[in-house]
Amino acid sequence: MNYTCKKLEMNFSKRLLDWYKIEHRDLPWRHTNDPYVIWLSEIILQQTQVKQGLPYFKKFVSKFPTVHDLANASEDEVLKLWQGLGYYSRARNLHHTARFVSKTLNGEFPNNFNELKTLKGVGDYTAAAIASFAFDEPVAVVDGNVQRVLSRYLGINTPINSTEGIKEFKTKAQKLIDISNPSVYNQAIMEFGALHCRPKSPKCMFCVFQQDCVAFQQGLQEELPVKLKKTKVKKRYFNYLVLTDSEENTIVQKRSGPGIWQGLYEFPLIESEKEQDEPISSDINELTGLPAKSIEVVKIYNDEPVIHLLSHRKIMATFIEVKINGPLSGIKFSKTYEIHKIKDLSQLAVPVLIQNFIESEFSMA
DNA sequence: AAATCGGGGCC
DNA sequence: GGCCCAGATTT
Repeated sequence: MNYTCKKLEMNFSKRLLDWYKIEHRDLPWRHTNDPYVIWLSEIILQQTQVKQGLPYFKKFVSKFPTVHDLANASEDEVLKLWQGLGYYSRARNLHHTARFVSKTLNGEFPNNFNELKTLKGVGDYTAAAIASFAFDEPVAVVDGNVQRVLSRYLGINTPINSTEGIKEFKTKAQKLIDISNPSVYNQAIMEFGALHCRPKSPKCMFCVFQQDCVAFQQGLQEELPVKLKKTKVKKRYFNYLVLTDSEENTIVQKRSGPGIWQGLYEFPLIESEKEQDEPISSDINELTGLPAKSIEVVKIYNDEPVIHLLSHRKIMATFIEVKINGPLSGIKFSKTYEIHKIKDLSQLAVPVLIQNFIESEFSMA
């Protein structure tokens, strides 16, 4: 390493930390060294903006103050509290890891990057975050913010989501980290990416890095970082059967993997290749195991399909009311359905698509 | 290397 | 409509 390079690094860190001291947000997970709380915050914040994750963080810390509290909860409880945040494998892994740390490690989190990475749901980024924030290990975090800052500052146009780019940005990030204060440095570079060197209209006019930033000097800040296109969104058609009986019961099923919403509940589902006007009663019969005689009325709640957008799916959903003669309780179903009071559906963890339906149809006084 | 996995916010 | 977000895991 030559002298010029070293001087530049120190310059980078000093300017970054000076900016951070003035501009940083006051966020609750920055007031602790507890690896449990830091781990919890980092899982919640994966692919999630601070504004969206903050209320979930508060709920979880309040309900599960220690890793043992989280470990002693059921997976259904954890999923219910996670409901609406998305990427539900995070919640399942969170619960799994809590039990592992609580029972196998006696509540002691691993205290270094390599061992942290062995935990389920903890990858390179999260291991670096916990290791630096909780244990002052000088390992650089590399998230979307860091990649954006470095691609602009250093003028790197390697796609950030390519194999080569992922490796390159890790190397550059590790070279720039301030090993005398890895915790604050890591917080600072992410905060700088989130607030100042933001994706759209970065605040280059007031930037402490104007002199050194390759992107700014060449007017490329809007072109960087480069990212490979994502895969096309596919359509899926979900037809939900909302059974109602004489006792205000209905039946639901827990989704099992692989696929979306694993572990969450939904109504009996008929998925079709295309839009389907009306499911045939034989479908209903087959799905529920109920004799055709006991099905009284079939009606569609929504005229037009409800469109539910995911990052990689476009779901067109219809909800079909199926009135059953007599009580559902006591009927033996062909699949593993659970009977619940309609008013108790709010106790279950469900996808936002289902939650919206329940609220619009069943929550009226 | 590419696909999967959510939902909200912003333009 | 497209892109982004304190990414990890599976195929």
